[in-house]
Amino acid sequence: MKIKDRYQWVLGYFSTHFPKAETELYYSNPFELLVAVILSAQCTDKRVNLITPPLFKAFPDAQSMSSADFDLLFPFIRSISYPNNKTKHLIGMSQMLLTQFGGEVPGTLEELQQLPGVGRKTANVILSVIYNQPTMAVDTHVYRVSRRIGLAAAADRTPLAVEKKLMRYIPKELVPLAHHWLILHGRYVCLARRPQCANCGLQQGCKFFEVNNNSLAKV
DNA sequence: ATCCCGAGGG
DNA sequence: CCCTCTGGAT
Repeated sequence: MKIKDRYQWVLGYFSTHFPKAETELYYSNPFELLVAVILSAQCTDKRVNLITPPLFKAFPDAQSMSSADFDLLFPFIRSISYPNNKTKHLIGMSQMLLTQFGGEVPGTLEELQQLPGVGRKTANVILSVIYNQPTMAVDTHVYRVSRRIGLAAAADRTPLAVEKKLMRYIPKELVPLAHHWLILHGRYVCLARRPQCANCGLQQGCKFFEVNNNSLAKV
């Protein structure tokens, strides 16, 4: 199957399996989403959603979070991965929002990546969800799933390489949906350790299924 | 033992 | 390129 046809087939499959594709992170404004995405590094959305409601109640905006004492903010972050780094990043990020960006979440990749704790992936999520731009944030799910089902090649060894490949072949208007489709498929079907191939309609041409056909067919 | 919507530093 | 940060679920 040609690469273009493969994309069309996969996107068509996703569109019928994930009708409502949106972020599962809890947030109610751009600042809260930025905080939530920073916290989501190497951590499940479900556990981020456990700590953000009390966090947002105690520190509702950049103003209050920028002046937060580390030891006062840390307990809210403590139960997820990298609490020290993330506490530091949230305070520094809030301070830079006030000093550099007028207290608003900026809307370009370059500006967002200047913020402490914000890399390319987090910046792309903000651009997509808040600013409605067709960006593809490549997280662990997008990276793994794209390579397994042949949207990216084995030679695409970095998240950036996968991002470029996806952006080349996915129609602009479908990019935001495709982003969430890949995440949902990775989270609930194409799991890293124990992919649910029996419940997947994308076995044909899947590199992972090809290699692990025997052991996984019985699951 | 491995993974989770990674980022920063060397 | 590498390494470190780091808690909870599976």
